[in-house]
Amino acid sequence: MNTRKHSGGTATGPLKRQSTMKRAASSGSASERRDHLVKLAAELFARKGFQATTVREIAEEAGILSGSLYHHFDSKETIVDEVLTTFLDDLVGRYRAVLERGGEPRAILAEMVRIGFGTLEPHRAAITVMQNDWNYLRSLPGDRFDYLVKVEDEVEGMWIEQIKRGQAVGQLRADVDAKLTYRMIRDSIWVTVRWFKADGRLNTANLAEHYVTTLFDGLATGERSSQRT
Amino acid sequence: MNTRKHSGGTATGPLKRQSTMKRAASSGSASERRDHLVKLAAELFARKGFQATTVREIAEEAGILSGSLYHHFDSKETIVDEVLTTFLDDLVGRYRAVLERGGEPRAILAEMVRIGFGTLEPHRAAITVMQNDWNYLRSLPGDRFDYLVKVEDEVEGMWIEQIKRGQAVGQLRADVDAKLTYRMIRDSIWVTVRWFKADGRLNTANLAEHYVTTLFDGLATGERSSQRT
DNA sequence: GTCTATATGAGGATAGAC
DNA sequence: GTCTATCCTCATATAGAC
Repeated sequence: MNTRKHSGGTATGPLKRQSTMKRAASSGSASERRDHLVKLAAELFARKGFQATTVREIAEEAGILSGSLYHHFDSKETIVDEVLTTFLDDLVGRYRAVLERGGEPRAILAEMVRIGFGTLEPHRAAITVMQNDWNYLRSLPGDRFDYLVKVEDEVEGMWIEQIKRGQAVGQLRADVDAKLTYRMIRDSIWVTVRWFKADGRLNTANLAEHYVTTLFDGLATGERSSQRT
Repeated sequence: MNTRKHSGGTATGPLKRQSTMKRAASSGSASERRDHLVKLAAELFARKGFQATTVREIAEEAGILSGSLYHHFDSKETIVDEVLTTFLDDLVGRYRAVLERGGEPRAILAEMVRIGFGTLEPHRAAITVMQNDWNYLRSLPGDRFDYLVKVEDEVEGMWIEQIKRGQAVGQLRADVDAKLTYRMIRDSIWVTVRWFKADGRLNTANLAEHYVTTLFDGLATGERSSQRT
């Protein structure tokens, strides 16, 4: 539910509440401070896991004491909640934009792959937390993190629709399972956060192109065979 | 280091100690009990995460009290250690067997993919723990879990060698990065534990074939193009 | 908005009786 | 091999002063 200590205005939020929405141009000082704390926490969550990260560590990272954190957030859960919704709002927004532009399914799918890899750097910590702590957060009592599944379902729907369109128009082979294929793609992208480090020769853009190429054209050389090795 | 309370004979172990090794046919009662406890713990670790799982829960699952667990294991870490080594011993053993048989690189790679998917059911819990708690276990003080990286490196070497061989003999396209490709394959396989559930139409065998097909031949129909969509 | 001080509980682990 | 009882530490969260 993203319970904030300082509400700052109720807008009809994207996924649940605002989180990414900028507050009425109140010079944003309070909100910036809050966002900064969330970022620090996200890094710790990503590095050590949500549970292994203590509120004391988060506070220490920010140069304050743990008690002071509770002026900004009413619980540790609220912090991780905000980490995740910020990422998911951005992701879903990007997907929607691509789909609204329209186009051929194969091109759209390639674009969606690029979006995924494109979130790797700005949302590295959130994606890591999402993957490592998904089970745990979902297992918590209450419905606070139910939206994770809701968003996942919406995104899955977007992908599967394009894969099926691609198969219908003959751009994609019809003998693969759309849902299975989607999951493979999804996982291949996100799991990359585990090892991805941008350097001289590797960035998210060419990582995306590398993946798009092998995804559509495969690893093998020569003619395609439906024979199984 | 897999510190056991009941040693049972020092053998020159596979990865570190025995773990999978059967103890001198002592009717195996003590070892069976131990293995059973490890299995119960693994399920809990997989479901809730290593840290979120308490020794009290593990004991309760086994119908004993937490203090009694320490008759079998000297710490919670020892339990998860055993969960992981059991899996890794099995995995690496299978890889080595395939490589010893030899053959064409593409066929070997397909076989290695099948091995990966084949471990999904027998080692579901261990694989889940490995993925979710890798960072945390690696972050613990001491070198206890250093072997995780050691095994990972060994396995990576096996895969990359075959991919490069495949490229050298012209079975695999030469314009993809071997290491990048390996990581994509590896991740695609393991991450499957998150959602894989065998049912009437899906089992690990056809999941593997589905993946092998798209991996080698790609998703697209028609002629290959090096053009990027 | 931060600090001090502290409530309250849970966790891993131990010692020794049975 | 399990139980009882308990130690010790560290966690989240709160209350109220500054």
